[in-house]
Amino acid sequence: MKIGELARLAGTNVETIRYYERDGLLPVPARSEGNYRIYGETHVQRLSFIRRCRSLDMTLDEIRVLLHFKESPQENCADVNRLLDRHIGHVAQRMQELQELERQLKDLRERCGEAREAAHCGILDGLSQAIVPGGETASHVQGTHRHAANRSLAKGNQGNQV
Amino acid sequence: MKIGELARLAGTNVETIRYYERDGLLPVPARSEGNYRIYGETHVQRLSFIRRCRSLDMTLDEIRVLLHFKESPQENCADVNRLLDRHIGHVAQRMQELQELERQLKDLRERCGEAREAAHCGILDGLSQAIVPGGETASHVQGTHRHAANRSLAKGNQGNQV
DNA sequence: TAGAAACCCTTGAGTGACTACAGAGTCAAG
DNA sequence: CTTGACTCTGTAGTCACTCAAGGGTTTCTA
Repeated sequence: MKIGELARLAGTNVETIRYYERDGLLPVPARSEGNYRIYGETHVQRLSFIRRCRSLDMTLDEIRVLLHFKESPQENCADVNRLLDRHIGHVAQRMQELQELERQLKDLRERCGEAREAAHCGILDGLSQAIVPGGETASHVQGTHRHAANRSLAKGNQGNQV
Repeated sequence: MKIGELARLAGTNVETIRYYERDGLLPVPARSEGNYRIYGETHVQRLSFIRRCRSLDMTLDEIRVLLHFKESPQENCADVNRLLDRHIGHVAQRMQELQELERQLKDLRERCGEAREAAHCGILDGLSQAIVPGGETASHVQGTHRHAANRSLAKGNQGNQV
């Protein structure tokens, strides 16, 4: 199959597949006479695996570790467990941060019930003083904003779910 | 004052200040004879405001809107309210996603209680099948991983808190 | 007063995980 | 034979910074 079909099957888009190839996550495929990439069932498997991991918010480096273990089935999988435990820890930590954030934002929002002149806006006032209380920690856990880049992930999920 | 002192006062680092200047968030400051940037109290205020907003995970574009209202105190602040409401929505949405994520990761983790051969690892098995159930949405809300870039934010917070 | 240390300058590249585009080639259907 | 859908490579852009090289300036200390 060509790249477009692989993309459809795995619920990714085409550029992402080429990106993974460049990045070494997908093996370099054979080419047709017309220089098109030709994929087989193993590629579908591997790409779907990657996408499933990505939908669990793992980094490509984390996924690389998992792929390594898939390829070396005789090795001990303790590292897989460790990786997942760490990842669960990151998610939990980020959730705590977001809870604190939500609290602060709602506090702030209550300072200005309805529209008035900006000069008397409680929100701007609040932001102009040092309100933020809790000391953040954070090492590996990201922010609140996701740009268009990640939208294909959502599409990807729908693609190969039951 | 010079850039280093401003950085200390606002709890940022020097590169970030120059970055904000390039990006138009901070006005171009005067220069000393030796070509050093010279800042005053207004710069401290403005930079602290920006950092406070960033510690609430707002984007620079969102902050630009807020700065505009700070500078036009006679305008109606309804947009400030709207911006904050939207932002609160994003945070709430991301928290829901992370909760779902945590559930899935813990499910997965239970599939492999202790270390064994990767060939029989329940986690790798799980990731190889289509487990992920919920359809993600997400438009503007980011992932679980934060890299070194954001660590200075935490430092920033400590800088100007009570 | 010399020299070292601390600070500052600009420029350019790097981060993660992609997306988007330009400009060209290939292929199947009508 | 042409249209349109698909594919190719390569490059640049996203976000909010960080880091490093290679230089200049200022301040502290001996």
